[in-house]
Amino acid sequence: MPPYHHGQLRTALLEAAERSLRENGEEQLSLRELAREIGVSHAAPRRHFPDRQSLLYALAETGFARLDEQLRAAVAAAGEGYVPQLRATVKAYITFATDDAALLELMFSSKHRPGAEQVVAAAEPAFTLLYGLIVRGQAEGRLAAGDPERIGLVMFATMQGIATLINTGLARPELLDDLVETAVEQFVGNVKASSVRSG
Amino acid sequence: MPPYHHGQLRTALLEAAERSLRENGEEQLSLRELAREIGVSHAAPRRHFPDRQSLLYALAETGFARLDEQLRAAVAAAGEGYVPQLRATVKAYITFATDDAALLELMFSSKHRPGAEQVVAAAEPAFTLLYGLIVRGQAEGRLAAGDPERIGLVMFATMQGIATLINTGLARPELLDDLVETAVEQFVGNVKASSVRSG
DNA sequence: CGACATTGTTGTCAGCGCCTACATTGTTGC
DNA sequence: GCAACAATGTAGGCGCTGACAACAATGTCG
Repeated sequence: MPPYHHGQLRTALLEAAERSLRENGEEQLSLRELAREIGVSHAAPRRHFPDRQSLLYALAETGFARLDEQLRAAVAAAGEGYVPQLRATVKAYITFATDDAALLELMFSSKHRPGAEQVVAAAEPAFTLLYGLIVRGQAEGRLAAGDPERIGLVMFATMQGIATLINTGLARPELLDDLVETAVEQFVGNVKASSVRSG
Repeated sequence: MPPYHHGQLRTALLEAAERSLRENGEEQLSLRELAREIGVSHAAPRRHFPDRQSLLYALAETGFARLDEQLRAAVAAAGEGYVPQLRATVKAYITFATDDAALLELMFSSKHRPGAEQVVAAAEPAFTLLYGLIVRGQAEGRLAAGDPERIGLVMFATMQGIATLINTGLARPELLDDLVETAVEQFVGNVKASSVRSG
């Protein structure tokens, strides 16, 4: 007979929720269903997440943290050169976005809801990383000059869009590397062609 | 006293649904709520849409038709030159995507579900238009050479991503023109700079 | 005009999120 | 060591939803 108190219910809920999100998407995620899987009563989750949305917020936060980790790991593994780092970052982002499509969607839809300051804060490290990459690229003459926000947004949009295309089946997953390469060439293609591929 | 038969219930449902989608998003759209607004019983919609999903499919279909219309109108209004037409298309796509964000999301999420052949078919004209624009751009030397599918996907991804950024609040709507211009320059920036802006 | 398909209505079901009341367990101050 | 209290679980219920079945009104056509 299981003990009255689960003890790790919050963690168990987050894990089950992340799996459910990956397998069935946000719409299908049900607090009562999670409770059944874990073996607690239907109202138990309420002690840890006052409503469904707050569980989703928590998922979004941990999602941003993991995204940041994976981006930094990719940069670290790519060596010193700018273009390899850029390529690795783009690929890591899109890989995250396609492996955890529903989570990423949730991360962004959560981020701009009123009262989601925690989520916004959790998103910052990853954004800071990307922003830094733009600024450095411009400083080194690899990227087009101009407002880093504007350049960065378009780069970011391209990454996000490629992920969306793969997720919606418009692009086959095997195309990932090709699309990343095309995108990177587009980013660095505006500056003089010499040495673009060397760095 | 209203007549027993509404007479235009299907149309009325689609209109109310599109408005509800725009105002409150897909999640909030309720068949019973639509029925109440229109003034029929809660089960009446079932005669026209056997379940909720089939209504969403119908919305997605008309959405693709309207997207195609608006893209063609934009191209027609842009004159003969390639770059102006490209710019107009990109802007028209993003404008549609931001004016009807929830609808666009629905259009794409519907498109890749099993059994959505009607939606896929409805999407074709708009995609054909975009594809033709790529091929023509390459033929005229305005765009980078290479597999049109690959080039087109990245372009399309960029558009889609910009729309997502604006919709999620990551980019302010006032930036639209700037972002479109940055994106277009990125597309045509890979070929020799001469005459890029003249077309 | 009568058979039949179409398009409505009413009633019911299970599942959901959210809420309240209550039970059990862990913790802390006397 | 135990009483008070906070934390965390259970049980039950509310109103909402989508889906379904049985029935009623209406339009259509032989």
